[in-house]
Formats: sequence, C-alpha cells, structure tokens
Amino acid sequence: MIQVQLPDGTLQEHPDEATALDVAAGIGERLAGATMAAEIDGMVVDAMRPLKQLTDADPVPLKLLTNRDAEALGVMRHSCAHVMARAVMRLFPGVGLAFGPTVANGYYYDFELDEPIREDDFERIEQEMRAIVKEAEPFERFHLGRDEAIEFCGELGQALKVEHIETGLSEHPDLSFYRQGEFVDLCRGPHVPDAGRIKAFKVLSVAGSHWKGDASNGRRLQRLYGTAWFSKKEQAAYLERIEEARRRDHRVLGKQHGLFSITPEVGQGLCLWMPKGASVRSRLEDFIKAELLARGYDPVYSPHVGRVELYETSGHFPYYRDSQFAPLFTHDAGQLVDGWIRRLEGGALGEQDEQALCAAAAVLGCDTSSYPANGTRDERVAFLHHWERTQERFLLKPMNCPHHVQIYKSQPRSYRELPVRLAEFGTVYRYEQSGELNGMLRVRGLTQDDAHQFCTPDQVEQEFRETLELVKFVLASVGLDDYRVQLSLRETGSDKYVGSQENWDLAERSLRNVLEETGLDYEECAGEAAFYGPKADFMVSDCIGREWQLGTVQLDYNLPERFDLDYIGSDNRPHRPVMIHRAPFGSMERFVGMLIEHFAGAFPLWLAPEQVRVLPISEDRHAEYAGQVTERLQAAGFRATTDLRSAKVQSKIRDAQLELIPYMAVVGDKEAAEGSVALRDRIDGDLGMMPVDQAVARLREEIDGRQVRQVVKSEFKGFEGETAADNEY
RNA sequence: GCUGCUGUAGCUCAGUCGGUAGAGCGCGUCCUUGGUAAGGACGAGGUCAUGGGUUCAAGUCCCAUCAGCAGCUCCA
Repeated sequence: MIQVQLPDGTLQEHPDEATALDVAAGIGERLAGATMAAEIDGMVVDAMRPLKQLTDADPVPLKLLTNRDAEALGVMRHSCAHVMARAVMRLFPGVGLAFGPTVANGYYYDFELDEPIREDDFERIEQEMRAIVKEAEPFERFHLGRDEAIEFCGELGQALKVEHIETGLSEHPDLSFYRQGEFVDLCRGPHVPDAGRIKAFKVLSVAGSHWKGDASNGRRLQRLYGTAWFSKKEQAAYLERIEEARRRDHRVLGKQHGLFSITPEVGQGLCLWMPKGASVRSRLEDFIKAELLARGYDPVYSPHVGRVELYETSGHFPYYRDSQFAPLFTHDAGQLVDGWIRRLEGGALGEQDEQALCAAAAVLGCDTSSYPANGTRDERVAFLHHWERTQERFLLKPMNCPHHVQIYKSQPRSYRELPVRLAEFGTVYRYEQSGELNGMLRVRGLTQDDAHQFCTPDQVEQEFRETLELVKFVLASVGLDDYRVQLSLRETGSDKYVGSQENWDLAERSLRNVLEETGLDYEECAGEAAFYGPKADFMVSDCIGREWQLGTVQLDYNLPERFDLDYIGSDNRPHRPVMIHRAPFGSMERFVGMLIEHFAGAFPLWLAPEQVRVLPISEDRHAEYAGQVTERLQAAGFRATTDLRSAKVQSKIRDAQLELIPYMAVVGDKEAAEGSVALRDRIDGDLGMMPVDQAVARLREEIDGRQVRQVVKSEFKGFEGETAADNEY
C-alpha cells in the first residue's frame, strides 16, 4: 500500500499500483472525469501513471489537476496538439513530425510536408480531430532505450525525430513516447488520460517555420496553430477576443480615420503622419514637453545624420551594422571600398574580383596604386580603412545618444550643474528586416521621446527614481494603469556585453533597489539587457489584455567611457559621469499605434483630432449660427468644425459617430434664438440644450482632467497565471 | 532576410470554363431643408500592383519584381 496526502492534508491509503486517476475516482466519479493531470511536489505529471513510478515520497504529496487549473490547461493543449498531428497524418500521408509545443492560448505543431496546408484544409482537419476526440482513446506512455528509440522512429519514417534524439537529446539514456491509437510521438509529456477530455478546440492558422528555429539550415516546415479550452464557452470568449483585436487593428483604423499611411512610393516602414494622426501626436508631444520643462530637462535638437565615426565610437555601428541603412559616402568610391572591406573581412574575395575592385576604385578616383595586393589580409584591410578614414561617411542616425553626448562634451562640466538632462524628440532610422515591419508598431524611421541624463554615480538612484515617476505619470495621463516592469539584466558568461564587471554590478543593483523601493510590479530577466547596460522596460497591458513594450529606462556606464566624458568634482579632479537613456513613450509611432488599438480609434477628448462638430439642422437656415458657434468653440481652444452638407441631421450624426468625434453640437431654430447648443455625446448620446458657455465649460473640464471615459474591457480573462509550457520534445 | 498566402474603382469586396470590367459605400451635380445613427435621382471613377511569357484571345494560366498579410528569425 502507498500513502497519499492531498493538498488539504488528508491522508489516504491506496494499492501499490494506484494512479492519480484512481485517487480521483476514490473521491468521486465527477472528479475522475474532470482530472486532466496531477501535480507532485510542483511537478506536473500524467494522471494515468502509477504514483510509485513518479516519486519515492511517502506519503505522496498529490494535487489533482482538473479543468480549474491553469497547469492542466497546458497539458490538455499539448494533448490536443497530438490529436491535431494525428489528424494531419491521416489526411496528409507521409508527413514528417517536428515539434508540437503549447504556446500562450494554444499550441502549434510543425510539419515537414511538400504539399502546402491551406486554410481550406482546416475544416477537414478539425473534422478528423473531432472523430479522434470522440473515440476518446487513451494516451499511453512507454519508454525505449536510445538505440531502440532511434530505430523505432526510423521505422516510423520520422527522420526529424531521429535527428532530434541524436542531437538535442543526446544526453538522454532513454526516451519516452506517447501512443494514441495508431499515432505515436516522441514526447516528454505529460498528457491527459484520454482524448475525450478535450472539449473545445480549433485550428487557427498556418505559417512557415524553420527546423529548430534556424533559417540557415534550409529546412522549411509548416506550422499549424490551434487553440483548445476546457469549455466551448471559454473558447468562444477567446475567439471573440481575437476578433476584437482584429477590429482594433491600427493599420485598418489608421487608414479609415486618416491617421497615418505607409506607401510603397515613400518606402517600406516609413510612416506618413496624416493631419489627424499628426494632431494626436502633437498633443502628446506638447504634453510631455511641458512635463519635461517642469522637471528640469533641457530641450535640444540634433540632425538626422552624423559621421560614421561617431557611431563607431559609440559602438552602435559595428554592433548593429545589418540593421542600419547603409552609410552615405561623399566620395564616389566610398560604397565600393566599404563593400570591398567587408568582403575581405568575410574572407570571401577571390583574386580576380580583388583586381577588378582595385581597377574600379581607381576609375572612381580612389588612388589604389600603392594597394598591398600581395600583403596579408590585415594589411590590405588597413590600407582601405586608412583611405576610408580620409573620406566623409555619414550614417542616418540609429540612436540620438552620440549627438547628445557631443552636446554634453561641448563645454567643461562641473558636478554643480549635474544632472544634465538633454531631451529631444529625435528621429532615428533602423533598417528592420522586411518581415518585421508592422504598421506603426515596427517601422524603419521612428521618433523617440528621448532624453539622456548625465549624472554622478551618487545621483543615479535618484535620477532613476524620478524617471520612473515620469513614466508612471505619462502612462496615467492616457489612462494606461495596468503595467509591469521588466528588469533586463545581463546573462552571465556571455561576451556580448561591454563595460566592467563592477559597473554592471553597480548598475543592476541600483535599478533593483529603486524598483524594490517604489513597489512597482517587476520581474527580472537575465540576458535581455542592452549590450551597454541593464534596462527597465514598461510592459503595458491594453484594455483587451494584450501586453506592449513601451517606455524604457536604461543605465549606461559604457558610452561615457567610450566618449571619455567627465565632470569636475568637488575635489577639483575629473570624474566619469553616468548616462541614463529613457523614453517614456518609446517611439511616437509605436505609442500612437498602440493607443489607436487601445482606444479602438476613439481617442479621449484631449487627444481627439476633431473634438466637436457643429451640426446645423437646416443647411441654409442655420448655417450662419452654426458658423458662429464653431468660431466660439475654436476661440475657446477646441478643435471644432461645421458640417454644412445638405443632409438630414440624422445622417450628419451618424457620420460623426462613425468618425468617432467626441461631441456634436446640434443647432436649429431654438438654439439660434437662445444662443445655445443641443450637445450630443459620442458615448452617452443627447445631453439636451445648454448655453454655449456651459458646453464650453463641460468640455474644458474633461480636457483639463485628461479624462478617459470610454475604454471597453474585454470579456476574455484567460487563465490566471497561465504561461506557455517549456516543452522539450 | 526566410516560408506560405494575397494584390481588381478612394474604401470594402464580387468576377464561373481564358472570350470587351461589376456591386455597396464614398465622391460630384441636381432635387429635398430636416430635431439626435443612413431622404431621393442622375453621374464621374479602373493600363485589373509592375514587367515579361504562353495563347487567336489573359483580371483569370506561367515566371520575375514590388508591396501587403501570417508566422519564423531579429530588435540599440
């Protein structure tokens, strides 16, 4: 007999071969039916395996995982991924299986298959899945030794599984498999007891992927995404959330409401701000500029380009070469020599090609007569570098910091004037991979609400503290109150970071101290730091529960070193300042794009491009009074227009509603006689007649308080604490 | 950058088997002058993304390019 201890402390006796499922059945039939898996000492395991196989503990600390537990949801989804793979194998004979893990809200399975899977196929895949679920066959686990396992997968024709056992799982002495009817898959598990426990599922999308995430190995896979839930109701809520997100797509709303546009004529990832989008942006910029002035920042301006040497010194140019626009050369041969150097350094330059380059460079006016063609590679590179350095090369700036550093450096600094805070809405250019571009959220030209704070090491904590306050304040001003901070730290043992060990320790400690002290919800992430220092990123949740990385605060002990910055201390000796990079919004593009989705295009009054529209009942009789009202509203500082079309007022109201104008002012005979308006609210509808002054006061109050009145919360909750499982197989 | 899918009027989309290009909304003109989410009539709008190819004939089939979408990889 074995002893089992349940979470409430009760002890039970069970036969030696008892499983968690047996324990559940002993408590109640319904519980057994709802049991998906079990948890022993925090480890999620199969409910159908004998407890003795799973632990030596006595008594066995057992928790039954049912359709009320987030952990069970992951198990069930992973089982559903197997069901999907089984269905696909039936419909596409000869398909190769790769990986099939769970992800947030669902799962995927990667297949190796020549024939493309199309959306039209989803229905029959789901049908096959329904048939498999209806059969409710059990998931059976078994083990094989390495050699047997390789032979077994070979016999099944699963070459990728063989490869994975030989490489990824080379340390595993024996391998576990799960069988479900005719379908067998190498898998760590755990799984639900039988397929019948999958109550709601759907195949969602198909996309390309790469074997083990490596694009260079040339092995293309097809990734089929699906979702699964404990009930149809939960699934419906989730699908509705996806729909809601689609309805809020800033690319669609941005076009519809004339906020921004991205055209092939201008270029991929280069955003044109239309008047209405520019209006929203400029409200935000004015707001934060005023805030910065109040907080002791000095606004500065700097150009969009800078000499390449600036970014060589900062380290950005060599580190991010591939994600920058190519340098601009003033000499005709510049680009050629640059490509020449890179080919030499890459070791991929033939003798003939080199001679051709030599000749071509000469034609373009670069004197190559003393080029050491027979010298070492280093000598040849040095010759070309030397020439290049005599030439002007510019870079579209990928960062504002080097320019701000030059402003700091332009005069001697005393500890008395620190911190120096230089702020600029600086536009930077990054050559993002084409597949990464996404509306305003990921662009190639973006404007950061950037600033750099230069301070003494002693001031770091206080500066960081104040900066966190600023970020919190600006997020609150647009009604974003649901966020957490990700503290990105270095990864021990990696060589991608610059700067001394002591500085990193100091920086990380300072950030952690202040975050602790402010009580912000934060989480540490090793390996996510920038190459020059740790950072605190604000992860903001929007009204339908999606998380966005917006503001960032980054400590930097590196650039001051590289640019040899100093200030004179009270000891009359030079000291090294510390830099803080920070951008509360992140970039204006990304921030406004996120706001469009958060507000579903319906901006709060203080940000709305058009705040009030005056609607005359009759175009010819009330046009004059409508014009007067509009002028009064404009004089009071509102963005107001008049709708003078010869349409019925119902139709004008409908259009204004669809254009998401916050307020309408209807004017007819009565209003004209009394000097009033019939105010209509986008949200609450008709507010009745009131004097114009009263309407002005009402709107003024809403704007001054930066009120956010309409943010629809999503029905979808998901599972508290749910995370994507880390599936090894 | 890679894989897959897509590209028809300002917008959203039909377009069968390869046989002279369609709708709704929007826009323009005219009629209508109205009271809180669509009044009516008429009209203008397209080198079917671009460039090649196959064919008597291409929006439709093939190739390339460009752009968009989904995903992968990346993100100072």
